[in-house]
Amino acid sequence: MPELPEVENLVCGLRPDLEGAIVRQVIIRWAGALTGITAEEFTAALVGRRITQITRRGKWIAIEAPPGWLLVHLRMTGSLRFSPQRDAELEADRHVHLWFALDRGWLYYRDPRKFGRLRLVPDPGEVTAALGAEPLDPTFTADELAVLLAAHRRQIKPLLLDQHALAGLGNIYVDESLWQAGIHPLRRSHTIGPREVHRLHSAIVSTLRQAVTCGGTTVRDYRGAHNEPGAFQLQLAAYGRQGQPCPRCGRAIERIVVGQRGTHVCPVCQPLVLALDEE
DNA sequence: CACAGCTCCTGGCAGC
DNA sequence: TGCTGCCAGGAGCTGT
Repeated sequence: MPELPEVENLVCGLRPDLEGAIVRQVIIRWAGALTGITAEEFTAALVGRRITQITRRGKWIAIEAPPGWLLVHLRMTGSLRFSPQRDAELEADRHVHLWFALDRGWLYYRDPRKFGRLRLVPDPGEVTAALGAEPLDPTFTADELAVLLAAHRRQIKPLLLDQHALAGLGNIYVDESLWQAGIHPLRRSHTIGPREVHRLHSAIVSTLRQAVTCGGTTVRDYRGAHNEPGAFQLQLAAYGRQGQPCPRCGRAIERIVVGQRGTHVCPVCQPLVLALDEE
């Protein structure tokens, strides 16, 4: 699943390939990947445009091609792959739904589960304005997290997954961050004390930074811009490790369901009882 | 406001 | 071996 670290790696990997490139042709095989625009309009709008920059906001990939922006959300299994040459194998792949012929290569969009979406907008703020804080932005402090948690009475895990609250975390990094901070995913956000908030803030930031450094997490589908897998899956402590020993205490990691999401928790390190000094 | 439930999809897997 | 049927899961949406 592409979450913040995977999207960050993808964007950094694509940047030298895409910035300055001119779109020569757009081939659309499945228009269902497009939001709010027909295949014909999409193609007509993009052909001839020059890509001036590619950035990330939350899990969104934002590609500026004046006078507008191409926004891509990979959801579960989407991927973008750049190739300097035409790739006949990718073009024969039934999961490759569209691609761009650029003046200097080819950019392929692949998505086996067809959850991902592409849209064309005059201003990316139209989509990204509603997103919460960027966890790796210096302005995201423990104090800001404290304000966020105090403003809600929700279970902490669904709150951290809510892109309007915080942008970029998905199932993997929420489970890892809560494990690292020693906080149970069912805890109500407003009951989480100051020391725990600091631990959670550090956990989110360090987990994401480390995952970015590792090239992301490849559990199943994720690949970078040049088809390279990530390596953070080797460092997962909780996610997907049900039945295996907690790296901190040795107790078996359990799998529960929180907010209809598979959730991985250490029953010892992430107790549901509230700490005495924080309540 | 919080949250359950539904939708979109199909590969992968369990069960037979 | 091959079939059926279930499930995961990000986000937008509706209903309570």
